[in-house]
Amino acid sequence: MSQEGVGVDLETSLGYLLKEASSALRAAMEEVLRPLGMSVTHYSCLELLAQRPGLSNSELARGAFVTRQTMNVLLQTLERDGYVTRPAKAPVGKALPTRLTPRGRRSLEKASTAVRSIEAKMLTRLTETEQSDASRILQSMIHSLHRDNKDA
Amino acid sequence: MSQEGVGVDLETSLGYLLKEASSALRAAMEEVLRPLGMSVTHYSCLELLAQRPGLSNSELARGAFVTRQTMNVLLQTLERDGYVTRPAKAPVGKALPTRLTPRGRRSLEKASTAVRSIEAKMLTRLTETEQSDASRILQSMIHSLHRDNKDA
DNA sequence: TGACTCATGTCAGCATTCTGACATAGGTTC
DNA sequence: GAACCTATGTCAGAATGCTGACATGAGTCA
Repeated sequence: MSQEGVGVDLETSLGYLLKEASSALRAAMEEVLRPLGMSVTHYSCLELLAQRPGLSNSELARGAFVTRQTMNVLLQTLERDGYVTRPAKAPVGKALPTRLTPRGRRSLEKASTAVRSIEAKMLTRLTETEQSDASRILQSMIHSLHRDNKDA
Repeated sequence: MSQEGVGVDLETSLGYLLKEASSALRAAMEEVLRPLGMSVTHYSCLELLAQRPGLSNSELARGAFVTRQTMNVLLQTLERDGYVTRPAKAPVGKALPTRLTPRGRRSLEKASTAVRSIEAKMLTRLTETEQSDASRILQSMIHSLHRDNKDA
């Protein structure tokens, strides 16, 4: 495995570990979503809509961590296939509030169950305390990364 | 911001937080690497080679969390532009050990500095204890996700 | 009112990554 | 040796996501 430890700090780099964990999670999600004919972004969009009905395209994009252009393409497909609906005219501004159709809700059910089992699997060896530690630490990382360092 | 809390557990989902943190890290890395004309995968490849000279294409792919086809395309570009070298003939098997050229090493230096500053920024508000907690917890998650549940 | 700024939806083109496929090198088992 | 399995490098095509660009709607400020 070419594992001669030559001043390697990849194993101890939290950035690398974060990427590795996220990659493993995504791979596991893709594995269970593929049989359902659903991609991770596809699932994320439906899950967001189930928990927050009426989100606009741009809001969904931010929630799924893709650009609004990417989400727009996905929404057009989901709308064409009858998973979501959007009004033809924006009630206010340009934002079009999106909602799940019964079909979309049904489709999400199995996917949601599968994904939750993945998340449970990920946490099997962690105590309650460790899980709340993880939550707090990850939120701190997110906050620090988003913060603009404009203080000279 | 459409934040009416309707049975939402996205904020408390560790899977979602993991994706959010990873996304923020990647965005921050892209931001500092773009001026250097380097993508995240591009940087990852060079960093891996600096720390473990002689890695093959497939090993680099696994280390950078992409497919070996993707890494192959990248390596061909890096080789053409003189950042890495590979022998024309495999010394054993088919694996071609890859190494950084002086130019590749120089190019990596600035990028490595920039990326380490991002990682430091990410950890600013975390204590030593929290950082080692994070390391242990992330490794547990990775282990659990990779483990095949074949035990009936 | 008019100019400015900002967020949004959307179209088009490009970049990146992936899946599928094939041939080859090495090891294992009989 | 032969059959088999696995890992590797590589080519080709498809899928996915991104950047650039434009027009529109709403709020701000003079």
